[in-house]
Amino acid sequence: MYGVHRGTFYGRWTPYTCQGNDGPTAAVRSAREETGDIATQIEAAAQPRLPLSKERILGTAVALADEGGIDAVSMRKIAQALGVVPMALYKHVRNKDELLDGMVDAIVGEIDPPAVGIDWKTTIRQRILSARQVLLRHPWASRVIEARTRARPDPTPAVMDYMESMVGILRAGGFSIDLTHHALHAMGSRLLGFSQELFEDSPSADPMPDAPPPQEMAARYPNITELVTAITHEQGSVVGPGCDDQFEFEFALDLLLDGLERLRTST
Amino acid sequence: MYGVHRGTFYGRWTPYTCQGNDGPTAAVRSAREETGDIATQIEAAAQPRLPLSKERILGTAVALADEGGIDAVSMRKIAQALGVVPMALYKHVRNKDELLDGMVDAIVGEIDPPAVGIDWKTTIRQRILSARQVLLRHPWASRVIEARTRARPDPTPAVMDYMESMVGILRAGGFSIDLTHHALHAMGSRLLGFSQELFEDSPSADPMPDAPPPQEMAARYPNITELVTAITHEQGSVVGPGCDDQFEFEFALDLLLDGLERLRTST
DNA sequence: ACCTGAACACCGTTCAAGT
DNA sequence: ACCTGAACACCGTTCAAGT
Repeated sequence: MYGVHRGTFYGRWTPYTCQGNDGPTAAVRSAREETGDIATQIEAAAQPRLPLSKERILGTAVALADEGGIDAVSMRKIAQALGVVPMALYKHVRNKDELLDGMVDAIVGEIDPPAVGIDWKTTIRQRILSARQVLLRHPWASRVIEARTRARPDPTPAVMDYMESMVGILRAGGFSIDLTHHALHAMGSRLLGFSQELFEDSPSADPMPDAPPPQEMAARYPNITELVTAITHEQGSVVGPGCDDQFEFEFALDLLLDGLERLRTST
Repeated sequence: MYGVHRGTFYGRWTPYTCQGNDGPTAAVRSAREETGDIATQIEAAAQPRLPLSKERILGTAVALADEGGIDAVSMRKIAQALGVVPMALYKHVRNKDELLDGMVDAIVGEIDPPAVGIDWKTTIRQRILSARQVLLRHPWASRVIEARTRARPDPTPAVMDYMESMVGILRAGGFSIDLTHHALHAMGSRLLGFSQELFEDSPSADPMPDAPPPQEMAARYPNITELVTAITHEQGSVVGPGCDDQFEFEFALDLLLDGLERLRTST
């Protein structure tokens, strides 16, 4: 089960994990201000009164990623934003992998705690949708989580807490151990609020200069063209917004939850 | 719908896409031999009789990724394996992004074509399981597909062919356009054979040196511990193989397919 | 006209020199 | 003992020099 049964899930426990669930952490908030504009950066460089800490480093890293994507996060750039020499970071973070781990944990810590006294399905549903909102605020995070997962099997501490809570909800809701196990696998990455779409739905500004003409597309891809045409017309505008991602996410989520509920009551 | 309704899906059409479905492509096979051992590499460097081509470059890149992961793929290393100066690659590939696109298309081209004359569910099921086998042979591919998806919305040509075929199967199976649309979203990345597991199940050789003692784990994560214990005992050995990934994948896939079948017949 | 070596602007991390 | 600048081994890509 997720590789945790071989003792490989004993993640290192680090203090920065214990953070509230009231939105962005203090470290992230202060770092946003720090990297918010160039004047502040220069000031920070001139007067590094605050002592460096793992929390400040992680906050700056998250802010950089939120603003410029994960490629904007490098040891050198974090150091620059903090007005510090790159090597200074290595006193608080072993290497870049540990930095990414810390960033993931800070994000996962933002997910709302589970509701209490409600049926399992509503509780799980709300929590997953909360996780989705958090990851929509930090679009880089799901890719970091996924890359980290492949590199090292032991989940980070905050992810462990999250999973523990999810398993508890299912067990309390009457799921057998086996069905709980299968349920976790079935929901997969949706547990953390992201479903990997094969194609991005973002509004691409560039209209694809070397695109084949529509007739050729319709001939080559008749079924896709039909689908695209129907959805475009349904929304009443040719350049309207794309799919309702929220609806599609909930559609798939409910398909799974309803199926699990059926299996739960059938045994 | 996957962003394709805004005309952004007119992927560039390149000749290397048109490949059979009989396993690894010729380019990949020959490149495997080329990079197979050092002697061959040196020989290739000494006698570059074969002219450089996009196919040879892609084949070498795929072989390098299969052997050493995606980090082993760099313009410089590909050139070295081909006995060529790095800049020579840029005559056949615009940049590294285009190279990755080509690698993805070569892999997707390996997926079995759909069976004919069978019900929609079996056909879709078989095809997705075939895609899964392909991606298990090339563990780097799903991550590249996902990263590419976020960077640019238009799918690569081979992916477009695959999607067109999938949509056709659903439509022929009696799905309405709307339900076809939702079905594609619901299956998400499973369509291409990978479900993003939150935790990797690979046998990690290192036993986590700084792991907390089991009692502490059991106290902190009682539900997870119960799950892990049950699954370990179920398999009868403490260090036995992990979860049955194939089973879990099919469990989730069937949950979705059964749910879709119910929706299909209910309208 | 073509090919390619050097160079540019990065990166994470090591290591020894300076305080 | 601590901090840090230079250096190392990479990377993708530009560009001008050489043929």
